Amino acid sequence: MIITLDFKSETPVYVQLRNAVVVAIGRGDLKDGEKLPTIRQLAQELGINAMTVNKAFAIMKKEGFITIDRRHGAMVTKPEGGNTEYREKLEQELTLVISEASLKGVGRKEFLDTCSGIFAMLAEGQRPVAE
Amino acid sequence: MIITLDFKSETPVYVQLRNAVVVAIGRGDLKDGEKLPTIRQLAQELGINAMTVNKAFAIMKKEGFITIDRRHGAMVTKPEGGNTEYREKLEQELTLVISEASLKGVGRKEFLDTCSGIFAMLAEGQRPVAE
DNA sequence: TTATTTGTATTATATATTATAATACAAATA
DNA sequence: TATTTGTATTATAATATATAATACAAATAA
Repeated sequence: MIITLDFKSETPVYVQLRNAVVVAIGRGDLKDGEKLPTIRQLAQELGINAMTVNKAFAIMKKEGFITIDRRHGAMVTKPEGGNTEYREKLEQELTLVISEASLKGVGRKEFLDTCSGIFAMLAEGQRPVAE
Repeated sequence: MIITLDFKSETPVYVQLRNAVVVAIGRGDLKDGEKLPTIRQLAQELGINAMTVNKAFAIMKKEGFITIDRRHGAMVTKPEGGNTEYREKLEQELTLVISEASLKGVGRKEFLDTCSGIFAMLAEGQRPVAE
């Protein structure tokens, strides 16, 4: 698991870590069912405190991206579908992003094409195990 | 200018204010060239400290969404186009949002339709002054 | 002119967030 | 039994956030 942290960033380390793992799952670098390193291992690899890793893991657990049990550690999981609460949050977030974008001169077409490109990029890593 | 702040939110007040103004511009509730309230006025309206408003204004000024001079106060402005730096930031942000979305069961089509809908919603408020 | 208002800056203070450190514990594993 | 796991607690330090009280030059309004 290759995760790079920017300690000069204003984004908290535990958020950076959470985001990196979510994108890694999205990209297929981490497959469904795959085990994550232990909290202490990951903390050592990244050179950060175990409690910081724990915080990121606790969030992802709550969000449904991973499951944790004491026997098998953390494991990538598909979140439950039909999440209205999430969809509302997504619409709010997109309203902000799209407002910024259109003011910055990124029009509808360019924006949608960019999104399509990202979906295509992510889909490449999501093919079954046969590669 | 109707802006509601959530003091229980974990999003800092100055970020909430900045986001609200950006969306208001995006929605056309604030038109290009329109004057914003003074920092002290807005602070009083919202029941927050003037320095907090100042921080939000300073950020938007830096981002190019508003211009400020001592004579006319703050004024909505169209940012300069051709911003490669912004476009890179946008792609990164969208990669995270789309990773989350697809893991939460929001597929390409639903996502793009949602974006299209938001663009359409924003465009309604962007017609010239003739209404 | 004078008085007021503007954005901006500074200093101080209080609180919250972030990150680390040092432990501790029950559950599970080897 | 000894070790490792996730989890929890406490303490500490640094940073971020928000408010408060001023101050100042530039511009405006009287």
